[in-house]
Amino acid sequence: MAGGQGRVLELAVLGSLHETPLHGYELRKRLNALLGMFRAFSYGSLYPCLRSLLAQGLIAEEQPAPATMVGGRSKIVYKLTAEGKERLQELLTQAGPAAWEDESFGVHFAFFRHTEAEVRLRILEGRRSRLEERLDAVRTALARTRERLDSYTLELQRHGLESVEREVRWLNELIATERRASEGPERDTTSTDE
Amino acid sequence: MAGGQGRVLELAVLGSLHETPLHGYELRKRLNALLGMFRAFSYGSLYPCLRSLLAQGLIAEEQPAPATMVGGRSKIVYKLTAEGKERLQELLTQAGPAAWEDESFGVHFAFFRHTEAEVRLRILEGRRSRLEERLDAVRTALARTRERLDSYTLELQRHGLESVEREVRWLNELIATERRASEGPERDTTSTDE
DNA sequence: TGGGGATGTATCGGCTCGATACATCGACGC
DNA sequence: GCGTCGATGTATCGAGCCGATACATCCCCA
Repeated sequence: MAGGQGRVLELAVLGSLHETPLHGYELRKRLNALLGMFRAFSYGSLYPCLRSLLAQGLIAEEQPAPATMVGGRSKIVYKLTAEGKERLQELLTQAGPAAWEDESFGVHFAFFRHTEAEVRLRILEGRRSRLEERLDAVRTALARTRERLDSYTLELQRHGLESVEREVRWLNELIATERRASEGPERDTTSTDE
Repeated sequence: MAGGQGRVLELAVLGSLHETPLHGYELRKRLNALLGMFRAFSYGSLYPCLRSLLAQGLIAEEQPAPATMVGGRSKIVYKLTAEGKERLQELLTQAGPAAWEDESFGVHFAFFRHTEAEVRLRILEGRRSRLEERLDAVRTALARTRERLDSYTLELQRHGLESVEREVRWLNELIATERRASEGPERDTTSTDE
C-alpha cells in the first residue's frame, strides 16, 4: 500500500504539526530532540509518511510570503488540516496495545497534554502490565533454567530486570499522581467502570 | 538477496547453537528468555534466518535416532557446522558500531564469555560513547529550546536522561572490572596496539 | 573564490515484526 | 472411543521502518 505508514510516526508528525507548521528537516530534528533517548526517526520513513498524510488530506503544504522562498528552492512547510486535527484527536483517544508497546509508548506519552485523563491512566496502566508480563516471563524462564549461567549472562539478566523494575516504579508514581489529580477536581469515585 | 539476514539474528542463532543443537521453537524460547528484557525475536525473522544459515552451510540438520521421530512429524534440529563455528568466532571478534547499537549490544554482551577480553572492552567503550553522544545531543537540543515544555514532556526527558545515565554508570563499572581483570593475570601494558 | 558544514528533499534495498495458517501431541473429561 | 483445548512446531506474507546514499543549496570564513 502506497504510504500507509500506519503506526507511530503518524501520531508523532500530527502531534508536532499541531504545535506549529514545520518542514521535514526541522520536523525530524524536533522529533529526535524530543524522543532521542528512546528512538530515532529517519528520513526513510519520515518523507513517505509525510507524502501519505498529504495524500490523505491530513496535512497541507503551507504557502508563505514569497519573500521567504529563497532562489528556486522550495522549503515545503506542512501544516495540519481540520481533518488532521480530527485524526490526531482520534489517535490520542485510543488506549490499546498500540499505545503502550515499546516503540509507541514514548510518542504517546510525549503528547499526553492533549490526551484525556482517563486515557492517560489507561495507557500508563497498560504499559505497566506489559512490563510486568515481561518480568514474569523472564523470571520464570530464569527459574526454570537448569544449566548454570556464566557471569556475563547473569549480569545482563540482572541489569535488564533492574531497568524494567525501575520503569515499573516510575509508572507507579505517574499513575498515583494521575489518580490524585483526577480525584481532587472531581470527587467522582463511583465511575470506575471497567 | 534471498536470505541475507545480515545482522543480529545470525549471531544470536549461531551463539545459541554453539551450546547445544536446537530446533526453531526451542531456539526462540531460549533467545527470548535470554534477551526478553531488551528485544523479542519473532518467527518471521527466525525461520528465514535459519534457512539462510542452512544454505550457507553454517548450520546443518541433525538426524537423531529414528525413535525420536514421532509419526511423520519432522522436528528439525539444527546444529553448528565447523564453518558455523568459524563464522561465530568471526562475528565475536568484530568490535564496531554493529556491536554496540541498541539492537545488537545485548546479543553481543550475552555471548561475551566467548569473546576476547580486548574485544569486550572495545565494545563496552563503544557502547558508552554511543550513549554519551546521545546524551549530549538531547541535552544541547534541550538547552536550545526556547518554548516552555509541558510537564509530561519534561518528565519524559528527565526519565530518558536518567535511564541512559544509569546505563552509562553500569558500563563504567563493567569497564573498570574488565580492566582490573586484564591487568592482573597478564602485566602486559605495552601491547595496546590500535 | 572556493571549501566545508549545515540545511533540505528524496529514494532504495532489505531486515524485521505481527498476524496468521496449518498440523500434531498429550491430557482431560465423559 | 471421542471431542476439545492448550502447548508444541514449522512456515509465510504484508507492511513498516531504518541506514545509506544521492543530490542541491545556503552561509560562513579564510
